[in-house]
Amino acid sequence: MLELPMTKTRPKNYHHGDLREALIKAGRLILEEQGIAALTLRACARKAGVSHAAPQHHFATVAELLAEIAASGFEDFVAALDKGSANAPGPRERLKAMGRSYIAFAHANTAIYKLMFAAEVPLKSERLQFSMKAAWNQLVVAVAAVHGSENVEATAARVWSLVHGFSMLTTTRRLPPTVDQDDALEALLQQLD
Amino acid sequence: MLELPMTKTRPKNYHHGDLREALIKAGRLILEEQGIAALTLRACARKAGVSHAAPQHHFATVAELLAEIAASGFEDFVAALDKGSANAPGPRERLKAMGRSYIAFAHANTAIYKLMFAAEVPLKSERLQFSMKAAWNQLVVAVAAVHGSENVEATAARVWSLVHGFSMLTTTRRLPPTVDQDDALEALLQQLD
DNA sequence: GCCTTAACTTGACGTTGACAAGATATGGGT
DNA sequence: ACCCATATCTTGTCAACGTCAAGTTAAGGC
Repeated sequence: MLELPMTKTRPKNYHHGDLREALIKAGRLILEEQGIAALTLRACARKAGVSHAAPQHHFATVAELLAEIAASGFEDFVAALDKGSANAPGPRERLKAMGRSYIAFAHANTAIYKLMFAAEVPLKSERLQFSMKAAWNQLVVAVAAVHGSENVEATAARVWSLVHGFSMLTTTRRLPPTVDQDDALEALLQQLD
Repeated sequence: MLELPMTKTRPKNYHHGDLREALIKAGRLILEEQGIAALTLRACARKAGVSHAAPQHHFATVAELLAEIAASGFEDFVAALDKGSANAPGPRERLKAMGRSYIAFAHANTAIYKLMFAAEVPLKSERLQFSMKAAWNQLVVAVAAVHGSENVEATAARVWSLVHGFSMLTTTRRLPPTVDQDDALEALLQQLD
């Protein structure tokens, strides 16, 4: 065996340092660069520069990794909705701005958006539960500011259904091409208040 | 080579007869009996009693088979909505009944419902396009009977978004447990007219 | 400075989708 | 009635995947 020159080849980190987070970030990159089909445990491991079985110690199954990636998606999602509705003049405009931001996020980040709502990601992850709860709270607050605090949750569920349904149907191309999506979007946003 | 007795072992159907449809039916069975994870090409082939590569001739890829299964789902779906809203006293009640049937179908047939709207099923299948179009037309007619024929498609898209979003959020357990789903459903159905 | 233990590697197994090459039945043309 | 082109199915193979098991290396408490 030839001895490779001990140049700056980095001290062969047997221990990665923070492989867990690195795998999640690698997963997010793969997701937006190559789509959901390429998002495998082994691909994440490769991208993070570790062996194929290294993730095992941090994620018992692929599904667990997917859940963490989805959670990180929800975190960005909440931030985007916050930012997108920050300087709205009033509660109604704010809710509407959130709706627009929601749909914009779904279209700009299709892959992770679909993952966030995919049936196969398990909901046991603490981080996922926390970030989903944050998203829900964000919505409930905005809805309460418009509709008052009676029946808030039912109203929030209705609003979410409306916007989420539209996002899903459009991103998965389920609406016929004859439908003017901008028209539909406007018609839809009228029903938020 | 020993000659196996030519008993009633069924004339060794080298040719299946209608393998294509058999595979679709097998897929639907597997889907509801074992879930989406078990729905593989090879599993369908096994259930249909053919070799693992037999499907190749009828479906170039798994995705193509999934599309046909989804299409058969849409056919049942349209029938269910038709039946569920058949004897409604008026257009408004009919639209509301369709909404209820939609959500009922989603909950009673979660697996195939999710497949029908899954992003990974390609939309090129003629049968899928046809059955999806049928579902859309069904909705448009019902909406037009309530709202008139101006802006029908935008309104139909809004209605579909609302009901579909709710179905998705509930079947994938995205709504917090604090939400009373029956309340939310009623609040939601009020917005159909 | 040892030594338990967490983190990572290597190697393996069964399953999957897909491809290739061979076997077999079907049916139209004569 | 026969033949043969062709559609259909089988067998065998491949790489890639998720997961498990066993061995190797580094870290940190004592």
